[in-house]
Amino acid sequence: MIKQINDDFDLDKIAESGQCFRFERINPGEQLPAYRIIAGAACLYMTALGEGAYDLDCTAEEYESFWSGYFDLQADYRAIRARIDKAADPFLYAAAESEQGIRILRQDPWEMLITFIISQNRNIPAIRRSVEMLAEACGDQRVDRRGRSYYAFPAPEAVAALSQEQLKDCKLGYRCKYVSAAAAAVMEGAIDLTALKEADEAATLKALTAIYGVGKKVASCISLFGLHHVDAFPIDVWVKRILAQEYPDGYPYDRYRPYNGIYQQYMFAYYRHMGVVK
DNA sequence: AGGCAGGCTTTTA
DNA sequence: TAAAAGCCTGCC
Repeated sequence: MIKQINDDFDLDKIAESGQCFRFERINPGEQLPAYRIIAGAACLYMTALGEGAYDLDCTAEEYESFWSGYFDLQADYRAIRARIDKAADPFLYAAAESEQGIRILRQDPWEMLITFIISQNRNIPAIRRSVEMLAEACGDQRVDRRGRSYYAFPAPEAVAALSQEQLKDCKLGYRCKYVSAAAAAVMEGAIDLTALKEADEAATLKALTAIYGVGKKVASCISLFGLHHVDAFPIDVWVKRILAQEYPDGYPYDRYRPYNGIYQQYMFAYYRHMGVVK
């Protein structure tokens, strides 16, 4: 089906933003991007046709019930960018202009929990490999609309059932025990991720950091990317540099509520693209 | 209480 | 060899 998207939307920027790790560009080098996107148990081929038009190989029902929400298409990112005052905050303004097209996907909280535990102390290619290996190890094998097989992101029970040896084979290193503990916590009901969607940020971070292997940074990523708390503000090594170099007198969180997480994504991507040193 | 050093698997540049 | 969207433990 063909869909027209008139708000900010850039597949390449979303794929490289570091919030999703199962986007595969199937036409590298070409001007208009085409992607194979795996999310949860679903797989979508999405091709840019230009002028904001996209071809999605799903049914209208699948689009309405899942993909439209997944891409957060009911939100107005242009309006969110327009809140930035160029004179008051030239850095954030430049970042948002340059990185316009990023959106905060509505991904599954369980998938984000495991994915961001895996992400700690690793670069993006390594994260992608491990997520893929974990899906292969215990996710359901399926066939997409082009006849290619893929693996759904596994359920908590499937991950909890893996031995440390099997997790080690996914190259999870010292994170193996964290992944097991998180799967057990979800399976046993020690944590209710769905309920956290409605919780306030302090309670959310408290509940998430109670999971073995989840610190403040990973909890913030789960909150932002998995619970769609778009005010959550993950502080990693890059954001630390941004705050130190661009906002030595403090960052104006209050001014940017309730979208701090969206602005964080613009700044994060901008700094990475700038290749800032030190 | 809150801060800091050291260690941890593996990959990437 | 250092760094990578860090966290845990032990110590002060």
